[in-house]
Amino acid sequence: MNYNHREIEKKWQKYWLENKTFKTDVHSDKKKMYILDMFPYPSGSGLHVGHPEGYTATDIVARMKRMQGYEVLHPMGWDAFGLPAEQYALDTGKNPAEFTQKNIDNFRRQIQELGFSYDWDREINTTDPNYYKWTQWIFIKLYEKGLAYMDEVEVNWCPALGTVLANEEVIDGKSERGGHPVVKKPMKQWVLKITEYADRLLEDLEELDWPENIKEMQRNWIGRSEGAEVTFKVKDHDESFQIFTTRPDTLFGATYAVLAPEHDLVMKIVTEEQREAVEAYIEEVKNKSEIERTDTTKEKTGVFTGAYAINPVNNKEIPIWIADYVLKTYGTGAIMAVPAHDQRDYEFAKKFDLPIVEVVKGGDISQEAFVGDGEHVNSDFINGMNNEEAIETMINWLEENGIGKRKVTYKLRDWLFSRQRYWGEPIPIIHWEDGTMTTVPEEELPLKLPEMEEIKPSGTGESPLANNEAWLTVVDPETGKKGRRETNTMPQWAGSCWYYLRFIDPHNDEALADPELLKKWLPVDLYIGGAEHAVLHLLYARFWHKFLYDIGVVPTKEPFQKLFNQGMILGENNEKMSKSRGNVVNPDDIVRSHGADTLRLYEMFMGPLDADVAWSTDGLDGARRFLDRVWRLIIKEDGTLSDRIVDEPTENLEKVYHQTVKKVTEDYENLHFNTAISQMMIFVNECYKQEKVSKEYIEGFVKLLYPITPHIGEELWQRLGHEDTITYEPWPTYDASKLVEDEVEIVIQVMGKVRSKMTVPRDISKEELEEKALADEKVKKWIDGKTIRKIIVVPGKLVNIVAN
RNA sequence: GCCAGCGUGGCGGAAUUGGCAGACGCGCGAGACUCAAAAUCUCGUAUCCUCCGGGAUGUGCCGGUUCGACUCCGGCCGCUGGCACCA
Repeated sequence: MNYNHREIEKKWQKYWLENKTFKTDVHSDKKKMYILDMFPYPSGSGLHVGHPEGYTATDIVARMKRMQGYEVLHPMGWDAFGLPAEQYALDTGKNPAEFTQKNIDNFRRQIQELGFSYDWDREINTTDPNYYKWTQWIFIKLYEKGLAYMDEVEVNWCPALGTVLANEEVIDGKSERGGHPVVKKPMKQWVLKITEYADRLLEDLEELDWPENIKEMQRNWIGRSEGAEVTFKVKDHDESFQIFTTRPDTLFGATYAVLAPEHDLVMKIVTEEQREAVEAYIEEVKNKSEIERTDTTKEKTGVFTGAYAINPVNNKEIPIWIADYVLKTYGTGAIMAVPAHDQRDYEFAKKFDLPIVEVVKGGDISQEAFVGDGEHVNSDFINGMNNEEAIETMINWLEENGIGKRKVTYKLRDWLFSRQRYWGEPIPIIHWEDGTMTTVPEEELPLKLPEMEEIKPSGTGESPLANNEAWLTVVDPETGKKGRRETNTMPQWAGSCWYYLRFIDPHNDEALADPELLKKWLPVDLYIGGAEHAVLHLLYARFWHKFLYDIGVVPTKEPFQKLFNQGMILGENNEKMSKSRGNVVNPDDIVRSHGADTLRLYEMFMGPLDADVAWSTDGLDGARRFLDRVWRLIIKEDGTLSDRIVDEPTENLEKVYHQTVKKVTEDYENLHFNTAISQMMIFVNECYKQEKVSKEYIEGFVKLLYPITPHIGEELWQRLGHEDTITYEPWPTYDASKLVEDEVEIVIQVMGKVRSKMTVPRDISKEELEEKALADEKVKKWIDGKTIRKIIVVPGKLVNIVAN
């Protein structure tokens, strides 16, 4: 008889909820273990089969750790602000809160039906005023420390979404969500000074147990580069400009300078003859899309300004051009061009017939720019030096002469933090009629989102909150001064920047969390989620965490000690699952047909956790077949215990049992669930070959299986005669001495090819082993008539005879 | 273009201080049980050759180091992810 998953799963889910089996005692004396999932955005379409992959992985570790005697914190919550709810509200005019609540309820049901061991008393929701009160509080602290400021910036305005997007949310000139066109537009916006933390965000990556590729992505994103800033004077003007270069050693080869078309200086220095051409070019660039501008394959364009700069190292006059390959937003927005040693400058110089002067030997500058290391020439006091020495010497010279200085720049920009949306945390700022602005007093937090009859665009580019006069207007009770509330709200990332802190102390009214508890529970020991959050969420959360560390709120420099990214589950046709492709698998269907345990087991068995693997219905059936096989091994047709299970020891299974305990324990620890499962299959296969299996081994096996398939685990544990949940039973241990065999099989190779095998005592000497190998009949055949040149003996493994 | 990762049977995948390639599962084949089928249990299953003892080949391709290479080194090809005129 196969087991009835519907009955059993429901039974244990009810038991766990009613008994609060997974409630965390944060004050416990046990060793702590904080195991976290990236909390989901509760979308209207519900969970898809990708979600349970990461959730199952953390659940397995959490359940094992509880059995190993740890106090485990394993919570779940909802990242519930977000664009889909906003758009739903705009479409229907309804309050997104209701819609969001419905989605959350559905997500919670689905997650509970999968049997994850969350402490539901710690559930949090970023849209709950009691939660976002503290999101707003953190914003106020950032503002007080000068890390949140307003700036007129060229922003990515998305007319279709009616909002501004961060650079990271724009992909190929289109919005990440929805794929709508995005244009540049100057607007007054809130910005967070993440650049102030660039170096620390970079350096502290070293200490983290994260996948190397994610660290690398963050490093690239931060994009630190060392070089020098050099001042160039403009001829016949009382003006100068700074350039940034990583190759100050090539200053003698600078034959022209280029300003970004948007550079402030351009209109001041342009000559009358060139004015028209320059203005036309600026206009042209403005109308170019982001994609066009950043297309590296296109030909270089640019216009001469008519003005000249003085190269400070040799006082030569060099022409100043403008070109769109120089970006206003990087470095100083101006460069010195060294065509002989920079490919972009080379292309530009070739096109506009500008001089090319070699200053580093080693390439052929009639063919291409030479960017390698070499001896410097035509360079006065750095002639003869190589790159490194020349760079150092030049920077020192620039500093001594007050012309330039050592400088580090970053690709990372400050974080554009405001959104013109209703469905987000209100930014707690009041703009007063006298032009000043203040934060909302802390005791007035949370500044709640007003309930609105109808949510519709303001028409001014402001958020729908601008329509709500009552909420908008503030009067200072003391002075009678009038003010207007900030209508921008925070981006979705805000709530997810610190939720892992709130889980530690979710109901605290006095502080975002009790400092003592933060001290005890930070950092997160294991954090699992999708790789799509490699830069954005993880970088922003690290930034906030470091800020909170600086103001003494959190005790650690980093939030997430160990990070792992689960892979994607693809459709059966090997393509990404999507409604339009019609290859989406709904977990609800699988829970009904095969059971949650089967789904969990299958997803863990598909392959390594970080791999992208295609869904397979046959594979799913196979997972269920294994669970049925386990069930039948232990339970008879009539529901009682199998006669196979005996109280006395069964020595035949001793070795494989201890091997299984060892391998499964180690594999769980390393998140190698697929190989742990295959080891358990081997154990079950062995049990089927035996007439008797000791109860001790079966109970140990049930404990090993339980973290992956907890419902069947609990049920079998109960049927084995236990009253309490298996959750806090001690984890099985293995005896290493049971793993070593007295006899080992040795491979005998002749010329590196396996020709024979033999079984010998484990501690046999090298000499004896060699002798035995040479005496082997099959080996004799292969070495007959040949001269033995050499014999390699690896004790316990092999003998290789070299003969010809 | 740059950076990172990957490439193993019909399929998902195992195997790393260099030491039996293909564990485990799927699929497929055979047998047992059955009136029969399903389910279940057992066995087989990289490719080619074979006198059925065995032999040869094989981890993307080419070359190298080594007694011995999926593993290390050099060069190439392909795929995936990230970044991209970043000075």
